[in-house]
Amino acid sequence: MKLQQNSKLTKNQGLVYDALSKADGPLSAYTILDGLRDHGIRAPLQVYRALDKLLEFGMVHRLESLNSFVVCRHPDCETQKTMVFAICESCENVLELADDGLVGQLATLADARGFSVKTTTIEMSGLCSDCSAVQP
Amino acid sequence: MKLQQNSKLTKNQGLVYDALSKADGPLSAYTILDGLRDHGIRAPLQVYRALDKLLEFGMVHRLESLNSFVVCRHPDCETQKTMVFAICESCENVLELADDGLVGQLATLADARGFSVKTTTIEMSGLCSDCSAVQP
DNA sequence: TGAATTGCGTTACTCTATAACATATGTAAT
DNA sequence: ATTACATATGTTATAGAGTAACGCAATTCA
Repeated sequence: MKLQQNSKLTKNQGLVYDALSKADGPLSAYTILDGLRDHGIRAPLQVYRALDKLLEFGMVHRLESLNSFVVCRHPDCETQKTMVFAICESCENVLELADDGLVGQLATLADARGFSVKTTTIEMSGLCSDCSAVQP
Repeated sequence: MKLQQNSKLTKNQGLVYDALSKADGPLSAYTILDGLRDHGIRAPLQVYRALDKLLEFGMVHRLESLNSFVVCRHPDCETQKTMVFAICESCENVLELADDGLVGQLATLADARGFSVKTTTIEMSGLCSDCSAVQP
């Protein structure tokens, strides 16, 4: 839960983080917005600004391929610069896998071409175990 | 260049492919649209439909983290299900790296959790060799 | 030559994200 | 406390990315 950081969140940051925490999958900024209208959130920017901070804190990840966001379910994300996401295209659940070895190999592959890596995005789409049992 | 497929392209598909080929980096659909207004392309859908086909043919890749598109510079992309992109955040040039080993490892990592992978997106952001020489 | 598929053109619309500007709130030093 | 500074907030308007739905044209291909 990363409570040490959670306690320092501002009102809007806390609202957005809680909304993402309660969701069982990724949420778009506008879905979050709709869910928080009763709490005084009225404009997209209020959500995006909170998300920017939460991303900076490492408490939330952005899924580029879905234009949406998930809370970090990984225990020590600060030390992990890169996550691997497995996104089920049937139920939209997201597995968050960490693998530093893989990230190191990617960096090596890039270094061989003189490219210095800052951030890495790895997103896999497919079927989670539950859904692949149903839809073979 | 993948001429065998190029020769089969329809008018709009050819226009979009040529526009991407001439660019030295990724283009958004709307940038392509603006560049093709003189050629009879007037609506976003005309571009998006062409892009869909080109993606299907494996002649174009989509960069999720930039919402934009590049031509495939890799010789035999049909046999490569997954590309690794290194995107320079300074000059916007894109290196296209192929590594089946890495993709296999990712699939193994996912399989261990019962997830069956269909597509994989790997995008690295950083500085290319030219730009990292200038901005240390 | 007709039927089926694929592509084209257009209008309107939804979803995603940011710019610009004014106000408020917290924080730290004097 | 009071000033000064950084950070967060609220609001309006707008830009950028992508799709739905409709009708028509062109191309296969039987």
